[in-house]
Amino acid sequence: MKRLKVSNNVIRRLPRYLRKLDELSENGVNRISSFELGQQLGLTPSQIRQDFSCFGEFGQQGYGYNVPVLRSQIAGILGMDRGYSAILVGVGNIGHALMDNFCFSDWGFHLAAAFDIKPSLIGTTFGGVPILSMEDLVSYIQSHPVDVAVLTVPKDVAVTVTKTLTENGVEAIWNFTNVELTEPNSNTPIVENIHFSDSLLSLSYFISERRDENAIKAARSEKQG
Amino acid sequence: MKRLKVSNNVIRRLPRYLRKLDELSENGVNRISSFELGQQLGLTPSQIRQDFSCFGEFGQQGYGYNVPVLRSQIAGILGMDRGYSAILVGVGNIGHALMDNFCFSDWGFHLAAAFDIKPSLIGTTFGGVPILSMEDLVSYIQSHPVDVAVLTVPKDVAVTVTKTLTENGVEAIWNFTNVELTEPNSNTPIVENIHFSDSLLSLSYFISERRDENAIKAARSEKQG
DNA sequence: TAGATTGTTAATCGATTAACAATC
DNA sequence: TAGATTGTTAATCGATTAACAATC
Repeated sequence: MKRLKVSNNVIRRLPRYLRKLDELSENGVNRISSFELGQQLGLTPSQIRQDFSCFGEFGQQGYGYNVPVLRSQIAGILGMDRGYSAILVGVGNIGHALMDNFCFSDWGFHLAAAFDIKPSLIGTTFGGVPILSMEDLVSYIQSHPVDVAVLTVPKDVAVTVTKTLTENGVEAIWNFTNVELTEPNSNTPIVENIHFSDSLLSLSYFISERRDENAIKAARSEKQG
Repeated sequence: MKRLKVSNNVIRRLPRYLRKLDELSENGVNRISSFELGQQLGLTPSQIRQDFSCFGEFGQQGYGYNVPVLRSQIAGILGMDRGYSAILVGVGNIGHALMDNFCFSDWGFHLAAAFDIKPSLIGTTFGGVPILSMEDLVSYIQSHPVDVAVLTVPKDVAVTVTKTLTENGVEAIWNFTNVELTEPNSNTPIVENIHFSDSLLSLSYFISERRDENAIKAARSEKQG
């Protein structure tokens, strides 16, 4: 598989392709052209073919793409078949919701354990995942393979916990705290953020933009009428 | 305020600026240059000045930017002072977590009510927000101002519920379901997605990329040594 | 005043789109 | 075979960066 500086934009589109291909599979669609795929995703056929060409040749002239084949290729590119294992740190509301509801295995991950300080949680199990004491975090990491830590701790301990994780060899962090973790320090982990507030504020912007546009239009037509 | 086709990239950076400015304020920093801000955010000073210039002139030559002033300008651009009201539909794990934990008012929103079908939930309150029956959803929307619906329902009803919301005048949807809602239909609402799986898969990609690079390096140095 | 830093115009870089030969 | 559609090269478009006059 080629791996030559693929742009962030391309990478962010890959999960969307995967999702669409799964949907097509469910609907019994076995074959699709870049044109049709573009229609359904709001992208140009050119862009889709360019995106795929970063990684190889998955189609066939005159035919298009075989849906299951393309799906499995993209899954492979995303690393879904690598069996990464994860731990979750901080079993608050969001942590709990993820443990109960989010199907890590659907995306190739194994959520092996969770950690919290609350005594009443320690020793219990959510969604089949055991909750251990934060005191055992370091020893756990050192004795088990941990590729990703899901960070769902309170804001004020986010940086400290990240430091502990990183220093003990955790390479990647899925960050649900509203804290910017990627300070350009020494051995920076890979950080992927879920910033709820950033998302909501973008939405707020788009609503405001649309309202302002409408207000302008209304004012204009009032003048005319 | 200017509003001339601001690119998506710029809009997505605004919440980050806001977050950083809040942090600076907390640390008692009252003044900052685009150079210093760039350092702290990993952006070029040029880009920061370009971004701001989409909306007006917020700085002062030879001085830089006044932190509280810039903060309030960006808050205004994002629409944080517009008092948008929201409802939440689907009080499952994620819905519950948002109601309990996510401070809507911090971002200028008012979460007024939540809706679910589960009888044991109806009539109760989470985080001060009353839970009403789904049967009352339409009448509620028609008799109250609802700018945004937070969509935290199960996957299979996401499209139906969205249709109901849109048809009754809800303009914007904050979508937590793993479903692509923006089909190029008629009166499309504004949709902002939180796709957990997309995010995790991107992370998966980045880990895989790094591992592959390291493997290549290792193989290379083995050959040499 | 001199130094600093803005806002903005111009230059560069990268990403998207268009075009087309290759080929199933 | 003829039609369809790929993978890829070239053209276009947009976003980022650099440069600099304006000015606090």
